[in-house]
Amino acid sequence: MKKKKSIYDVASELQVSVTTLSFVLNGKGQEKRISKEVIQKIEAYVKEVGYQPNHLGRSLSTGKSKTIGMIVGDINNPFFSEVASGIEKIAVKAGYTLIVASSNNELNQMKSVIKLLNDRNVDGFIISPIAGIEETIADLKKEGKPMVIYNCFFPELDTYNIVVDNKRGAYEATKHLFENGFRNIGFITLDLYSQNERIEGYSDFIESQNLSTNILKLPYELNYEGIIHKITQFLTTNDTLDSVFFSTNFLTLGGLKAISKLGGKYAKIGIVSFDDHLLYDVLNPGITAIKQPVKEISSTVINQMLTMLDSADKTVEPKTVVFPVDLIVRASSAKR
Amino acid sequence: MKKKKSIYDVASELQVSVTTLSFVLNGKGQEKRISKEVIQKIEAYVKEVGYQPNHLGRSLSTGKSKTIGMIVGDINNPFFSEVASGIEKIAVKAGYTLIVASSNNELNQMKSVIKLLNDRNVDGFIISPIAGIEETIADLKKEGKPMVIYNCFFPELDTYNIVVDNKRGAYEATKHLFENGFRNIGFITLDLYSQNERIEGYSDFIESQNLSTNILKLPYELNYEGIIHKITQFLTTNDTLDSVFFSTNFLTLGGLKAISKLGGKYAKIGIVSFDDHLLYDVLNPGITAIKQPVKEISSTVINQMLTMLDSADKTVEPKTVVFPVDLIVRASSAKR
DNA sequence: TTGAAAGCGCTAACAA
DNA sequence: TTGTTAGCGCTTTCAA
Repeated sequence: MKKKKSIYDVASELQVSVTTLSFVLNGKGQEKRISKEVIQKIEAYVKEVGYQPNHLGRSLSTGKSKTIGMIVGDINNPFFSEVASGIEKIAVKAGYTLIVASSNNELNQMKSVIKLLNDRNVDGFIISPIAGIEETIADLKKEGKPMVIYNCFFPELDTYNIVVDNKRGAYEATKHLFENGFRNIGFITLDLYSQNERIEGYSDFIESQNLSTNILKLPYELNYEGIIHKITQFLTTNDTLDSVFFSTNFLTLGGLKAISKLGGKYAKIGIVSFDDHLLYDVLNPGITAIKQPVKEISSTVINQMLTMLDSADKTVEPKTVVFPVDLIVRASSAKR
Repeated sequence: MKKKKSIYDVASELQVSVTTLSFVLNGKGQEKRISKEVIQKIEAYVKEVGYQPNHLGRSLSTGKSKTIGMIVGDINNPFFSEVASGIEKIAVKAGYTLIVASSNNELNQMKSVIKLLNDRNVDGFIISPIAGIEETIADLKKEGKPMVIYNCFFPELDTYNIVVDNKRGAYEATKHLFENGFRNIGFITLDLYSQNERIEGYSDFIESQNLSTNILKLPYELNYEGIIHKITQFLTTNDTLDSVFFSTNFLTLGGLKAISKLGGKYAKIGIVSFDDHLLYDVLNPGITAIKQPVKEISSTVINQMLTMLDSADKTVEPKTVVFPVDLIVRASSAKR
């Protein structure tokens, strides 16, 4: 393992001082009025020997790690993986490295993951929060590091939030089912903070029509088989339901499986899903879905983060950006 | 932003030397015969004030960053996201942070991402390679950092590889179609190094039966619409095909869409997909698939990496671990 | 059993 | 315009 050159090695080989070299390396050649020849000589040599400054040394010295920490609920969830990959691309272009860590929707894991990232001296945090993490986030905020919250947020915390209009989305989805003649609309969701607004949206519409709500709230840690089991139970004990609104992608998959296993009259149940999926279009019938603008979310999140990182004054005005969602109508919610 | 304590601050507050403190912090108290009382005093105080040693300082000093760099083809591909999340969990438990970077199957991006990770002083690399990256990998190997290759590998490079039996999987899938009466079996794949073994497996079986191969090799950068378009074209120009074997998940999705749009006799085409998917079970008919043992792959990869990281002698015997794959039979490949 | 101090690689204030 | 040097926070050798 050949030892890497340090800035001292290169400086002495070049017969310049480390300062000069450091300045040039950081593009401050002009600013510091280093002579053109020296700059050129340095750049040529650096390129030739492929010298690359050590990040750790630089970070230790500057106090900036050029790293952004991102917390997702679960990287296997297409929503999170798409947002993460969009963010990564832009972050890398801006010279930052993204560290993605999963909370698995567990409070303790989320806390430890935040600690991990903080110990790693990330320059900023991008967080999808869960219930109970308020205090940790408030503490983090006090430390003054840039922070962007996405997916859902705590109104009582003065953070910069980027979310979609979950409430309206859920409201519209429910309304859509209603307008297509469904009257006994069930809602299947997860016991997660991020789902609260969707529950509200659903309930609001149902109540506005003086219908009665019918909500199944599943523990988030349930696996696929568990979900299928619970949904099957729910459907059979509530066998007057004419339609179901699933509040996440994963639940929809489980629900579809449950419904297809039940068969019979259950096959006629109307379906809407929160979060679109490529396959929804392939299924027969196609699944009506609420689509989140993933690209916009990810680019807004990372651009805001980069802005915060740039601004000397890290105290950005707290703000909540709300993106609208789209209802993609397919056959699963068609009039019966 | 309250300034973080350094080891010096803590040492002076505790009235001990930094050496003593450092030893205790690194669990070398016993070994260095620090008195029990001092150890306890230190541990209690450290816990009380929540002091956490700065990673950067430590890394700079030890030369180990406790970071593992992982390169995936595309984090949105469920195969990669599942492997990555499995690896992350174990890595974190072992005190490592995982940085996942996407190559997007592009040579240049892969090179720059390897450079990025190397500049970041990752302690080890976990790489899903693509064609053309051989030399970069060979160079990296010379630097002596632990490295595990997964998904596919270069036989000519003496690396530690963890893959599935792509060739046999493809062979069995093709054979399965044949045994169910299909004779005109097409193969749709991507122009990617990782697909070569699958192509071989398919071709081997077809040729063993004196049938003729029919392969569509799509550019990997094609998007969903492009895939649908190309597959539609392929199916209509080869309209005697009675079945198709898709070599990745994403291609299958596109293929299903294409077939459902074509309708008519095309709806009867037999289908097998490489890589299983939750929804394959929900679709009607269910899609027969080759399932990779993702959990085993990820745990083997990370455990091997940790072993390499631990071993003083980094020159681990090159070896190729090959996992078998499972054929999950569903209705899409049933006898017609 | 503990302490002083050098050094990891880099930045930047200060001096020249 | 360039060089000297003191940190950044930690580990670890060597000395006491």
